[in-house]
Amino acid sequence: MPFENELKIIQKGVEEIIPRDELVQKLTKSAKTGIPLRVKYGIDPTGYDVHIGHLVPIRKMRDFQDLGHTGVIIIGDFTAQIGDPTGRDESRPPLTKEKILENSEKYMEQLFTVLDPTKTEIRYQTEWFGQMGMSEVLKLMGKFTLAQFMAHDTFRTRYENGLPLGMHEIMYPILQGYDSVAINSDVELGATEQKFNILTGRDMQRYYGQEQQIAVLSPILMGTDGVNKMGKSLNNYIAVFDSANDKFGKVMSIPDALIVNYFNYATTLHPDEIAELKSQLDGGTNPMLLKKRLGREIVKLYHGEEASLEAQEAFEKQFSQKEIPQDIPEYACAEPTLRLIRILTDSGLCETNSEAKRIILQGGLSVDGQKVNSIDADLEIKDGSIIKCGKRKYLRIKKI
RNA sequence: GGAGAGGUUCCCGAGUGGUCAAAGGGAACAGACUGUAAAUCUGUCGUCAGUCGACUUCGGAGGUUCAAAUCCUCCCCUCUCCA
Repeated sequence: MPFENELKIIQKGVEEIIPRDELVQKLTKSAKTGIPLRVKYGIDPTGYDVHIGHLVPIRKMRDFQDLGHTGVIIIGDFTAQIGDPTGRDESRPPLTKEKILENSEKYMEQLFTVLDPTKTEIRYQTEWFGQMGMSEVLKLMGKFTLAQFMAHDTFRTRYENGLPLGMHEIMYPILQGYDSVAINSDVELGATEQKFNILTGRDMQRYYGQEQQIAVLSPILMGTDGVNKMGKSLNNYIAVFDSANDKFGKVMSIPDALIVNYFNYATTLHPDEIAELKSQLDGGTNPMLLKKRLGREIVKLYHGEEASLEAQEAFEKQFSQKEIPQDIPEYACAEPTLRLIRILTDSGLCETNSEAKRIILQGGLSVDGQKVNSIDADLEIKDGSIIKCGKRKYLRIKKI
């Protein structure tokens, strides 16, 4: 079978390819003509905190790049500039051009931890939507029917549950679909939840007489809680900007059931090796050991091998041997004594006095290993004293 | 444009004049247990204040009342049905 190796790589960790056989045709054509495939992925520059769930399709883009194809990142600056006019509590103010630019740059900085910059093209939606007139917009909208959109689960359930559904939200797939026409996309990457939008791109390309793109859909990465998909709102994510130690610690906190899943989608290990790890797990190996391996693999991708080993070491010292970590924030103070609560809020360890008192009352605070249980205790300022607040917050006192 | 239903603390969601800082669930946080796993148990979960005190909160602005999340007026927003 031709392209057997290519297909194996492309299929790894992918949930669905629509339609599969056309992908082979595309690969064949590309090989014959020497023209790389254009592989599209769109981002929304409303923020810039990228987590490893976002990177699942991005890793796929890298796979394509390694096979000689071109990655095209679409910056959805146009929709971001319009902002979200309705949306009850989600209405966000339109972003300024500067903000969009800043977000995009920070976003790309993180994507380039994975992507090959020499094979990446960055395109802004404004290039094609900025000039578009109303008649063109109407033409685009006229190609779809409301029934088509209501067949889509997210629209339908929101409608049926009486939740607000803005007109512009219905435009979303249309805009995203037209992006594919604008950049002449061969393949569009995304999580499975993007299926509808990506298929809309196929329709759009047909209307414009273009060859249709292939949808390559990645599974949605579960969050560290093991219950919901990884996302910012639930605080169950591992961010690219997290420190090596944080990444390692977050990996260690995932439920065991997620271990294989994470190996598959968040590391670059070979499928055979992952299968071997899985059989170890099934064979009764302590899941903790495999999780440590997982933590190392993930940290390694962003911080290098050495940092991954250090992160593991730091983790073991802090949590297995209950040692105090190396790099903890300092609090400088000139007074001989100071109210403990004040230090906690001043240093930012606690948000409010009430929170600080709560932690003390619940026995979560200690100074140099001595539990403190009085909320109006004063602290004698000694250089190098260590305050531990809750499970993982520390503060080092510095006398000045 | 008409008729109806709504907007409650991070989220969902009870609450129709005082006993409401506001039930219940989720999230979060702390403690116990651990492999910082999951599960479980206990506790906390507006702010300030060392208990019973004060202040701020229930879409917004006013008003009635000794007293309002709860009643009235106007405004903003969402949903449903009719046209």
